[in-house]
Amino acid sequence: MALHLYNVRTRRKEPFVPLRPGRVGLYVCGLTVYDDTHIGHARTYTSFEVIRRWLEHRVGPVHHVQNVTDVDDKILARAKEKGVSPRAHAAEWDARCRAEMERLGIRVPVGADNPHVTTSIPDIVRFVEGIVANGFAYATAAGNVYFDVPAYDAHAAAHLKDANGHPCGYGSLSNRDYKQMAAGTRKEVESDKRHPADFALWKGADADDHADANWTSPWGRGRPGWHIECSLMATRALGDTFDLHGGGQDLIFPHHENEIAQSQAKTGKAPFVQTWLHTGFLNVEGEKMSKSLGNFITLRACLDDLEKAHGIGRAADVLRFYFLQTHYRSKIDFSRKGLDEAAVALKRLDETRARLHEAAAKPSHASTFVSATAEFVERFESALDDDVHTPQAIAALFDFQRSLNGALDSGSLAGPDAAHALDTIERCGRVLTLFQRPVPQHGSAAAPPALLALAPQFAVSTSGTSESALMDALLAARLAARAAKDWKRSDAIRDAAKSAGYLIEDAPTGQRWRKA
RNA sequence: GGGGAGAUACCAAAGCGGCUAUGGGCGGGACUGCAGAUCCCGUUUUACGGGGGUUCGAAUCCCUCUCUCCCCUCCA
Repeated sequence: MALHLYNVRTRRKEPFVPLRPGRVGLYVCGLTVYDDTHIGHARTYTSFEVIRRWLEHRVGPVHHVQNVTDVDDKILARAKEKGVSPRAHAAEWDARCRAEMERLGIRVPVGADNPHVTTSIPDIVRFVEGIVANGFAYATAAGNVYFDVPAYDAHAAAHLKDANGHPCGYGSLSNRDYKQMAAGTRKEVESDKRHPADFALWKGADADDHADANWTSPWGRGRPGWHIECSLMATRALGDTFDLHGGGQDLIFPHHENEIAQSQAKTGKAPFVQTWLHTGFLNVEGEKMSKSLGNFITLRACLDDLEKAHGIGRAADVLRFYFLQTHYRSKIDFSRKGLDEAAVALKRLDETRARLHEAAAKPSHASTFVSATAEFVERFESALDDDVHTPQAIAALFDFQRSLNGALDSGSLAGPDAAHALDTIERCGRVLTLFQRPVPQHGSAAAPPALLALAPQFAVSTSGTSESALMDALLAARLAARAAKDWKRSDAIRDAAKSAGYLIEDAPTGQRWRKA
């Protein structure tokens, strides 16, 4: 099966065909940087991390562009409270949010592929000028520039359709009619808009606005509206029409709807984006996260918490794996219990990797494991081809794991077959952001003092001071004790090793050890 | 009021007309001197929110009712 993606624009699953063969253009809406990034953001960007990886594997190089909104009402308000400049405030949180995302193991684009509003002002002004020149926006006496929704919609309904005849007018993404919406909730008290559905492309500055967040323009001093930056940045980097645009579900309206309108009003081309991808929401205790409800969980706090419970090296892996057990379009009801369960499952996966690594070093017997491995790969790939179905891919991984463990138990999987199986699950797992760290190697690391102390304690001689030298010696001593049915000494060695952080297990194929 | 998503066993979560999903928990068995790991079985003879219907056959399609969440204001 070829790769299929659910296209929100057409509301159906479609085969993914890039505009330029073998290359993909992907724009993902980035963060507004004014405060801590939270686990909802983490879910969204984890989803796109995997989507990008699968596209790289299946299609080719992905040009991933992700903006940073560093001018915005909330940034201005927060900076004012703290008495700092808006740009300084934004720069601080930009760096902090990026650091947290990287801690999560998410690749955030850099440089030109991570455009900021503050460094794109001249291009944004020209973009707005273009929309005005095309007759789809108007300036007001207050120095605001608004997008003219009725004018654009009339034009779009008549002229803008995609290659399949699918309409691309205002409301075509979010499936709503601005004429009906206008009659509803929104009552602009002191707006100089012509129509309630019109939205700001450029906001004229107030007298008390910080000079740091104002720029000169043909309409006087001011700053860009919220949506315009993405239109400019996406088309500037990826062209007037490109493959994929993504973000959280909450951005469908108004942000993405307006982004489409602006872009198509400027370029005259439709569709602006072939395929729209939206990630499901992350709720906590059944409800959307919000500070007023007190269920707001920052990424920092979540990772800190996981580090305490599962170790520094594991926290980010656990969180990403937890997210990926649910399909990217489904909602997640976040729970600590779910996180701990994910940690257990992940540990088993790592344990199987370690066992395969050991088995690979042993002489091989004739086995049929190559075909079992190929079957797994096929199942894994068709899962991800089906709209990046990570839960199905993970189920395939666990089924494969069970058969691997069975074969390892019986000793029938060893040598090149084991190496091949290990290589396969690691290659597949990496698409899911798993197994970013190598299998814990048995041996080379220096033994900690607690372990070194065991050699004299049990009167064994060692061939060195590495972990493996110590453990080999202890295992040999224990084997001798067991042969003599000296269970007391055998258990004492096992218990002492455990206290030092090393678990000894008696498997059907002999003793094995691993770090706790 | 308008738009959308959903309700699956103890919990999480796939499946979207016939084929044991999967993970966690709990219980049992095999292996073992013990422990752990692993594998097997059970928890699931109606697991599919309630009630109708279509069909040889429905968790899956249709109708209807109940409930939940999201968007329509800033939001990933």
